[in-house]
Amino acid sequence: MCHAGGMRADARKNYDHLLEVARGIVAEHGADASLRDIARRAGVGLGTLYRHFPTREALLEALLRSSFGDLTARAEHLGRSVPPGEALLTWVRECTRFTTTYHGVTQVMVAAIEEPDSALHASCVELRAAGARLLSRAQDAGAARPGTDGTDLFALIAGLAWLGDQPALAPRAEHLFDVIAVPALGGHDVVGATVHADHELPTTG
Amino acid sequence: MCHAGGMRADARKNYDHLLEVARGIVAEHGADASLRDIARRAGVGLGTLYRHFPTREALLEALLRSSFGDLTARAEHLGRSVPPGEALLTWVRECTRFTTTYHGVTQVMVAAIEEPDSALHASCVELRAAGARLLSRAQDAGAARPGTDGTDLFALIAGLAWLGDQPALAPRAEHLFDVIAVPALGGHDVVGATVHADHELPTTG
DNA sequence: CGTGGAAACGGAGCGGTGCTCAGCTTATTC
DNA sequence: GAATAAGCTGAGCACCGCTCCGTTTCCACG
Repeated sequence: MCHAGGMRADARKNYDHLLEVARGIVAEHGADASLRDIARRAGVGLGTLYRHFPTREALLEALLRSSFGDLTARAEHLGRSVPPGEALLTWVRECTRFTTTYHGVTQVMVAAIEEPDSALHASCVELRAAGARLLSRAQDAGAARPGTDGTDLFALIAGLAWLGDQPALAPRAEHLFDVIAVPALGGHDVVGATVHADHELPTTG
Repeated sequence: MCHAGGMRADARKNYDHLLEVARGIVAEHGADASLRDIARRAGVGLGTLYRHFPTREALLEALLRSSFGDLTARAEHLGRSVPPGEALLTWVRECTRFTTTYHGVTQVMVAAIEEPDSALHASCVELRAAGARLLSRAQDAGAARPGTDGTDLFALIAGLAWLGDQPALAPRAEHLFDVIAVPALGGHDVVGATVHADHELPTTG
């Protein structure tokens, strides 16, 4: 990135501090937190914030970069170590859970994914691709419905994440996952049995 | 309503005109359109707008009231004239389609449904109840999955509506409906066949 | 008809937002 | 130590939601 190498010492210090402060404020107030507030609490002029993060999305990208990397790495790990259907469902669940960290981040993500100029574009595309790999692997194994692609999966995750962001629905997030995501993704028979063996034991035993 | 009877002639005129102008601007700019803009274009002081609609939600409620009434009436009509599973799916589809009229209205609705003081609360609760009736009828007929209630249905509709509100995903709205809503609502085996001819339950061979 | 008074109106004003830019300060380099 | 490029600041602009009070307008009653 442009902020890696040739940066004046004081600038780098401000950059890091700004990011640290932003992390807290965005976690508390959501993705549309006041940028003035962030600059103020960081003890820095507003112009300084804009110098380092020319747009709000650039700031969010810096905040989310590592988490997004973690999620794509997690997808690859699950894809290697867990049965396809379970890997897919687990990953989707983890993605939706993650978004609860920063309110309103889902909206920004879906806006960014088909806006190549967005600072978040690359990360979101990468995330979608990681999901698509898990999905197609699960489809090949008969553990996920055919006829869906990475964008569908991305939309599903975004929708669930958005629901979890609504105060009125957040308590039901887990239940909504079971009601919406599991049937949408589930293979022909493995719907309930794949991930949650503890929910209810059918009369097979 | 308070705006039905004893209203001065000029006030009523302003009220109606404001509503008409608001309808256009909200349709164009979404639920968080500038209230100043609405007042300005209506040729009316900002205070006048606030007099008639003390909060943004009050304005939206006035805008949406008749449509909400139409949707609940539609639910009852479908419930009487169409097989349970088809009635449910058709109604859900119509609900999600409707929200495309005003961008961002979904967010306001889910915020209002558990906020009794909101001007939109009553309408949303009524809508949820109408959906719940369709749902439980479909469940009784075996044309919808058990284990879901009116709030789940409301969340499903809201999620789909929100997805349809995102420019990047709007083109896929129909497909996402098939991928998400149909499996989530569908009966045990009739997933694909639910929409058009499900009332026969062909799996009993 | 007036006309008094209640109802409605208007819009300046307050505190907030995102974002820009001209002028100033400071780190770095020679 | 000076030159210079990089970085910093915050006033300023246009907008937002919302309030509040002086002014205008309607309308019912006399």
